[in-house]
Amino acid sequence: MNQTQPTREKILDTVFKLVYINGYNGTSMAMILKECDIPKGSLYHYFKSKKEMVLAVVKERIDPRMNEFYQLDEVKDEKGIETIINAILKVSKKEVLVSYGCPLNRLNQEMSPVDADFENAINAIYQKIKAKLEFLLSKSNIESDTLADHIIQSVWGALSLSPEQSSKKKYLDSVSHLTSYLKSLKV
Amino acid sequence: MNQTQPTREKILDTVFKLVYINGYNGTSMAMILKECDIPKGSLYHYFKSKKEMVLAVVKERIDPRMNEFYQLDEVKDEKGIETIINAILKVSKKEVLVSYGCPLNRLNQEMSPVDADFENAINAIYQKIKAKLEFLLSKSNIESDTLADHIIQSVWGALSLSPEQSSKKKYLDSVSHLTSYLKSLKV
DNA sequence: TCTTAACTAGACCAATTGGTCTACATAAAA
DNA sequence: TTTTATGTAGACCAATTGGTCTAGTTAAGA
Repeated sequence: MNQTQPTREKILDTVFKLVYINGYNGTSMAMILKECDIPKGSLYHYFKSKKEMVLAVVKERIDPRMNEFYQLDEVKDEKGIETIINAILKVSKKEVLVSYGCPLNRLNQEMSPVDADFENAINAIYQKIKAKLEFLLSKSNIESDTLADHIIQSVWGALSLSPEQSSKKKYLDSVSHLTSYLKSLKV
Repeated sequence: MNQTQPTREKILDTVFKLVYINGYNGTSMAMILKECDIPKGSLYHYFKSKKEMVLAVVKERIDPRMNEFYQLDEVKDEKGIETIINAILKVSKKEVLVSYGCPLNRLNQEMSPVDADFENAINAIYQKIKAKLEFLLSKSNIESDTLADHIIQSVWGALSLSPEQSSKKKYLDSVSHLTSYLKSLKV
């Protein structure tokens, strides 16, 4: 066939989008099949179950996305806290994220209480982000072992926001308090 | 019959608990019926649909709970920011809350993107909390119109926490940064 | 060319979904 | 006592759920 986008990749993209908006239980296989416009046989050729498929989305879509958003890879000039603040502010540029909250956080809230495999997969990503933040904080000689959690949680909170559909402005308003606090810490 | 607990109340309590843990789509009518140990006819006598039933839970269980948790009623000696800090710290005493995050926030994330009725019902509660916080902040002569959002979001974030099951200690660790920030604001 | 593996196609399935309907019991009001 | 509203009981229903299975198609390797 040699499609513009290989079937498996198309499935992952579609499932990411649908599950991001509708949640795991709110997304049926039928919805996915229809949106992808592929027959059932194809999908089950690539993934043996819904759960395995969404776990693949976590690893192959959400994980890279989180790295990108928090710019965990491209940090070479480690300035510590300035780098963190920069990353927080830059999140607002990625519009997808700001509309329905953090995809990882959403899936975490829905699935972790109820399924250990999801809990583990999500936690692995969380720990990676946390470790990077802690590394950057240490660059600024901040030794708090609870600050990294606080930063992630505040950002996630700012993204989930109030029930009215959130906006970039609201996100920036909210994290401005966080960045103020962070600036006050670098003595 | 004159049961110890009237049927309708029992249903609301059970649905609150099940939806809190499993989410709206993760909770089936069959689960509810089984947990309540009542026949289908009874349940549909009190509520005409699943959605209407869960909306009743929002109004009759989650709403009062939020008032209680954030102590929005019993605030007579308004000390402003001290009252807020106090309320934040006291949340850790209510153990139910700390295990799976804020019930309102959880339902919000799952349903608001997908159903306007839930979005409205949840938003109404959110605004009540926000208004109370703003009132208290004004008592301390803090005029920020974004701080109330930030407080709620940080608390919700601290409650949803990292994917590992959260604990009171972790909650307190995280909000300690928030309370530090708040204290720094009262000049 | 033949064979084998990768992939597409969709009919089919049992179980579960939310919801309806009728029959019956109970208690209060007349 | 009769009537009426309130509530219990669960069989039943169409639609949807996630998933299986077989048949066919395509492309690549021998």
